[in-house]
Amino acid sequence: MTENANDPRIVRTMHMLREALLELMEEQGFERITVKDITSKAGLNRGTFYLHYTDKFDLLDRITEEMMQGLREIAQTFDPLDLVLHESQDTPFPFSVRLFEYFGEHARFFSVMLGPKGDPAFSSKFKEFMQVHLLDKFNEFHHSEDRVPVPWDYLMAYLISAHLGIVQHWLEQGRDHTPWEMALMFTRMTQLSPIQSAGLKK
Amino acid sequence: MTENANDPRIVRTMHMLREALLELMEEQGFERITVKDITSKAGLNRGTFYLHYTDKFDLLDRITEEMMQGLREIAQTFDPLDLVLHESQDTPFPFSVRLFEYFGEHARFFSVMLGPKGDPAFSSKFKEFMQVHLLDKFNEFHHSEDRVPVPWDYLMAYLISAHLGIVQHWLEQGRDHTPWEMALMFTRMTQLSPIQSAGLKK
DNA sequence: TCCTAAAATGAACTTTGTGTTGATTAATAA
DNA sequence: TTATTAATCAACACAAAGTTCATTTTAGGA
Repeated sequence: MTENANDPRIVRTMHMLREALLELMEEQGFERITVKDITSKAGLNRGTFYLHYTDKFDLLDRITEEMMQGLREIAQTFDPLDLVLHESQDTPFPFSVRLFEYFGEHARFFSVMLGPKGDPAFSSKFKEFMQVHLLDKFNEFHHSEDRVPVPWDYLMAYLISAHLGIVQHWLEQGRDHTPWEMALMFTRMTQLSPIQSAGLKK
Repeated sequence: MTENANDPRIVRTMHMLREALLELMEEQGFERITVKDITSKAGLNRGTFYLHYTDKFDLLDRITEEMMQGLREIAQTFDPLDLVLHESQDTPFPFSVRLFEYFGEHARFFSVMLGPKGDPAFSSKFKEFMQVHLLDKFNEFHHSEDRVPVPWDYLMAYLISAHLGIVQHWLEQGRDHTPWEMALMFTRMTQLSPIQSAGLKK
């Protein structure tokens, strides 16, 4: 591969290849895409692809890693203390708002990758991210009392998957709400039971 | 393709191909698998594969369709009235128990397909199944009052994804609880808020 | 402006997997 | 035992993957 110089030719080429891959994934899913497809959509020589990536998996991995890095940087600004401040007020965590803004900025990527044409390994990665950066910070509250209605690990799986589902639905719907509104939904659903969220019970 | 005779040779061959595909998916994911891999793992001639399936997608589709058919048959036994009977008693819906039993019987398939090496299109299919066969039956309760804490469609996405997450976690853990216990978790989590489920609040 | 390093191109080539065909062998069921 | 048909085997054309190398183009410093 290349030593990641800041040669504008390299930057431009890699950018075109990434864009081409994302467009093709939207059209036909990752599976059916060939390197030939990618380079011809990007208007580049097929050989050029191999100057930068070993194969289409490698290309996808690099894009993914970049996105995860962005998420990690946002996660660093997360302060569990926020939860205390916003607990009983009906306002979203500023941190959640920032996350949704990021999803919105990279909607093309996330909506493909988390959708039915995407990569389930990415969903796994994303769930692990939420577990490590967010939920694990609440372990202090969890004193394994044995007399708990639902085992801790199952509650985590439930919450993480539920929140992922919200993000997926938002992206599928073409982001029909603002990041602020979405983050508020997060907060409410965590504090209410599903039946209360539906407005069937106070 | 073949007229689906009950010739034992055909039955055996198709079974071996299906088993080989699942094993390979566990190892390397669907994407990297070739027809050559499948037949050589099954100990069959490559040409034999094409006597029964057009390509690896066809093979996966057939397996999937069979499993979805099984789910649909269970769904037919679902009676919303059960919910009323079991509402305030701390017991699982018999219907949910049956679902978990089915997942357990076909654990290899579901744990691969719903896992990180699986097919995201299958997760979508499964979510749609839950939506159509289960949640849509509660639309009667939903009189779009506008003053609801969370929009109906987002609540559905939340619940479906959350339940899928529970199933995934159960399969990943090697089914460390009985179907009865799992179904009970379902029931409780639907009735309690996440904070209550954690035992942090009554 | 010219010169040099290196990125992109184009063409040729080997390898690997796909999907098909036709002749042969083996298993099944009557 | 025999007729049927599934499975095997070898050969084929084809498409895409990767690799190689000579040539052209581009970027940026002297």
